[in-house]
Amino acid sequence: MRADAQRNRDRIVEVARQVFREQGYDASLDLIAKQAGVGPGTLYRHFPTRDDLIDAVMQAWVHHVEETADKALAHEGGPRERLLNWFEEYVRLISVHKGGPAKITGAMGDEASPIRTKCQVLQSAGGRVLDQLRAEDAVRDDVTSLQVARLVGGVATVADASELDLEAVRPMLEVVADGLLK
Amino acid sequence: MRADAQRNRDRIVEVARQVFREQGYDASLDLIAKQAGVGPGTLYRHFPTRDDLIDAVMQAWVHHVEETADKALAHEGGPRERLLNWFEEYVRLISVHKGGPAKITGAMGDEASPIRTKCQVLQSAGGRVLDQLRAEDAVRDDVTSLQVARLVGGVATVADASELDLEAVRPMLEVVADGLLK
DNA sequence: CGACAATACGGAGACTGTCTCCGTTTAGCA
DNA sequence: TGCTAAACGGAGACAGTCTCCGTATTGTCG
Repeated sequence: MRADAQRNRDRIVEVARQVFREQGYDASLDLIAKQAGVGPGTLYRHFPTRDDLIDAVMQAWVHHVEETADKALAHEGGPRERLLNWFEEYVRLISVHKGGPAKITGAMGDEASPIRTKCQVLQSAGGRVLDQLRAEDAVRDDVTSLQVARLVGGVATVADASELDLEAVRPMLEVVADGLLK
Repeated sequence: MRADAQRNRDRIVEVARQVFREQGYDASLDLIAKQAGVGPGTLYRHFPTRDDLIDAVMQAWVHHVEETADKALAHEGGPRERLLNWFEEYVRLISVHKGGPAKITGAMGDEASPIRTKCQVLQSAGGRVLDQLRAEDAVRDDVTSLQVARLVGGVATVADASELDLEAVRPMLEVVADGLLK
């Protein structure tokens, strides 16, 4: 890629991250282009769809997911507490941008989605936590990590749409956790 | 209301119901107006926001909700089966239109939403089923009917977005049910 | 019945966001 | 330094939302 192209691409992603944070994932793309000092054509050449741009914005966030899963695995306490802790972190992770939970959870399991790699990272991070609990024979084994991601993602989606805080979300996560534990 | 106004209003609702069913809740309102043979101004005078129109479209559906809850109460089988049966019916009820689960579940508990009455009907229908199970001391009592509506609505929202069929939804509903039962 | 408010209609058009096309510019290489 | 492939960017087509206001219709009252 030519140096100027790289420069523009980086600036677009940077601006997009900020605008998405302020206005949610349905912010105007032309506005992002303008703020980045490029024409709409340039933005759309780099990112043909909104999801492609979102995917780029999420790039940095992947490491954060891995780290959070590591912490959840090392978390002290019983299985229920560890599972709940991960669920809360999961909700937090996918709720950084308004509309994020719906976007991410909707793309979960969709092989054709532009953000599929991000979903896979999330899903496998959750899978690791789940595997740990399974090794202790603490959770039922007829449920896949995809299903768990969808369940918790569903809670996060509702919380995002209804603007609930984590405190209001906790009891719902408890129900899911208790339904999952043996 | 003037007779011609009533006539137009009825026609708009009828057309909207059909278009929403075919295209989902984000169909073009101007198109609905055109198909109903009225100008956009007329549509927007009757229904200032999209949600107001959706609310009108849902009017007939209210009785169906009540009926379904009655059936669920009379359903034979143990608590788990009855609860699951209601959950499945609930998902079916709010999934008649694409985008419906998100719309309805997002408005749940929002006193200012134009579709609040519909949400209340749903919530109280679910409350009746829950109360029956509570009377049998079958479900935990630290969870409100609003929280249950959000949990199941969250599952429905994800299923709608990912185009999952009821068969794929069932295991997730089982987790929620098991987390709820004592 | 006929006229006159009051009520309702409808469509032109302003506005916003998406996305493309293509003439112009620029980077990087030879 | 000159050339070419790559990249730019903005005008503008298109679609959806929503409003304004001149026009038409309704229903009532003398």
